[in-house]
Parts: sequence; structure tokens; C-alpha cells
Amino acid sequence: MGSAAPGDTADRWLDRAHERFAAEGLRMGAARATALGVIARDAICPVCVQDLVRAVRRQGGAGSQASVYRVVEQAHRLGLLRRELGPDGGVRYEIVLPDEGHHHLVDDDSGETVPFVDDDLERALRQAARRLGVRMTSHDVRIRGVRP
Amino acid sequence: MGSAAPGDTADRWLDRAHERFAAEGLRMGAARATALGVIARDAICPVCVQDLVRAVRRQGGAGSQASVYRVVEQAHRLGLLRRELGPDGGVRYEIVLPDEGHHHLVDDDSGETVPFVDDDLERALRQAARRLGVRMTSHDVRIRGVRP
DNA sequence: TTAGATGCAAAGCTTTTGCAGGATA
DNA sequence: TATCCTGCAAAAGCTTTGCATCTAA
Repeated sequence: MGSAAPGDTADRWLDRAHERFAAEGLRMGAARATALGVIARDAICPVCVQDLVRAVRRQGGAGSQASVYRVVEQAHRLGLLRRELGPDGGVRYEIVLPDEGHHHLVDDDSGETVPFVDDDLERALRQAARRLGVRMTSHDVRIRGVRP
Repeated sequence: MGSAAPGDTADRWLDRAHERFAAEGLRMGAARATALGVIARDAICPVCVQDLVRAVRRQGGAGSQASVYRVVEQAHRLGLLRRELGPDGGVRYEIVLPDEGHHHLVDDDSGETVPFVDDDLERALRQAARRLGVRMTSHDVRIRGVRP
């Protein structure tokens, strides 16, 4: 017990996304529902919008390029997606969960990103925020390094 | 004393840029020199490439859109420029100096990014890297928050 | 019923590229 | 002089938008 079930992250995000969209008074049409489902599944690691568009197309049902871009932008505005730059300079989106306490380790050789948890680092971030006089809403920590 | 003179950052960066380009065996033509000068002056805060292109044009001399994009990409590859996302989702570049040990605070309300230095946080990052078994080559820390 | 969602296709931007001619080391 | 750099213009992506048509609530 204590460890998350497979797909748990995706499911939790999808639930929260539906809640947030509803709370904003936005309707849930077929295209929007499909896009959110694909995002929940594929944007656990950063993805570009074009990949999401292709995934939606592969899915066969509703969802056009325009819809996907619109949903991604709305989800980002609602704080459901984080926008960042990929190694190639292109824009990537990644799902955000409210209780995230993890950081990223980027392998300089492979370019691969792996998440990790570090309580000391977490504490240092909180203290730094306090010293700066702000209430921290989220953080993005990326350590780049090479394996010896 | 101890504080930097005006234009000092730009000058130091420009010197270093010329050194690095020379060290790579790259030649210094008119367009490249102009672009580097404009970058040193304008990319102290994040700017988009199109702004640099316009600045180069205003300057009147050598330098085309293609040159500017090429110089920016080379400077980024040489570690002279940092690439990041602006609040509007567009790509921005900012000059990098070797002795930077700073982090970023992003104001959730305004989207504004301000740099800060925190030795404790710096230490926590080093220790986290050690625990992960990697040699840290650089880091990117972004604390998002709101002023109470 | 009605404001909002969707798809299509075109427009708008940013960024990259091919090539002929010019300049640097 | 042999490379390398430049500029032009076109191409290639990515993202946004207008609008007519549907549809969720």
C-alpha cells in the first residue's frame, strides 16, 4: 500500500480536468473529451501539440487539429498543463497535478528526463520562497548532469 | 566598489562570445559581429529572435534574418545563450555568463521572471545530484508563486 | 432554446534551407 | 586561395482564426 496504481496519475488528472472545465461552465463535447483523454494518457511526459493531434487522429473519433490546440490552450490556462521547451526548441506540454513534489533529472548525454523525489530539496525550495516573501504555488526544478 | 559598471555585463558577454567563436574556428564576418553586438545589448533580458532581427535592421549595416537566426543558434549551442519560453508561449533567448549561480522566481500574476541567489538551495541541489549519483553540469530552478 | 463547441480551410507567424556570390584567415 | 560566411527568397512547420454547422445543458 501507499504506492500508486498504474494509470492512477492519468485518471486523477482526467477527473480533475473534467471538474475544472465544468467549474468554468465549459461544455464537454466529443472533441474536447477525446483530447483530454489523449492528454491524460500521453502528456505524463512532455509532448508537443502535433503529437497529440496525431494521437487524436489515430483514435479515429472526434477531434480536429483546431480542437486539440484549443483544448491544450484552455487546459494550460486552467493550470492543468505546464508549458515548456523541448530539447529541440519546440513547445511541449505536460500534465500538472496539484500535489506534485517531484523534480527532474536530465541526462546530458541522452537528453532523457527522469523524475525524482527529494525531501531536502523540497524543503530548501519552501525556505527560499519564504525568504523571497512569496507563497509558492509550484516549482520546476531541473538538474542536468552526467553519470560518472 | 564591488558593484558592476553599466554595460559591464554586455561587454563581458561580448568578449567571451568573440573568444568562444574564435576558439571554435569560426570566422567573424560583418553580419555575425553585428548580431553578437545586438544580442549583448538587448538579450540581457529575454528577447525573441524577431526582436533581434528588427534591432539588427534598425542598426542599418550588415545582418539579415537568416544570419541572426544562425548566430543565435550557434551562440545557444556554445552555451552563450539560454533558451526559454516567454509568457506568450514564444521562444526567448537571454545571455548567459559563466559565474551565474542563480535561480528564477516567476510571479504567477504578472508572468514576470526575476532572478535570485540562494546558497542553501544551491547546496540542496548539489546534494540531491550526489544522491542521484550524477555530476551536476547545470540546473534550472523556477519557483512560481504569488505575493501575499 | 441558445450559448457554446466543432471542423475545415485559409491565413499568419516563426524558423529553416538551398544557393550563388562575397569575404575571412 | 580555400573555406567559410551572407543574403535572398522560398519552403516548411507550427499555431491561430473566421465562419458555417452542430450540440450539450
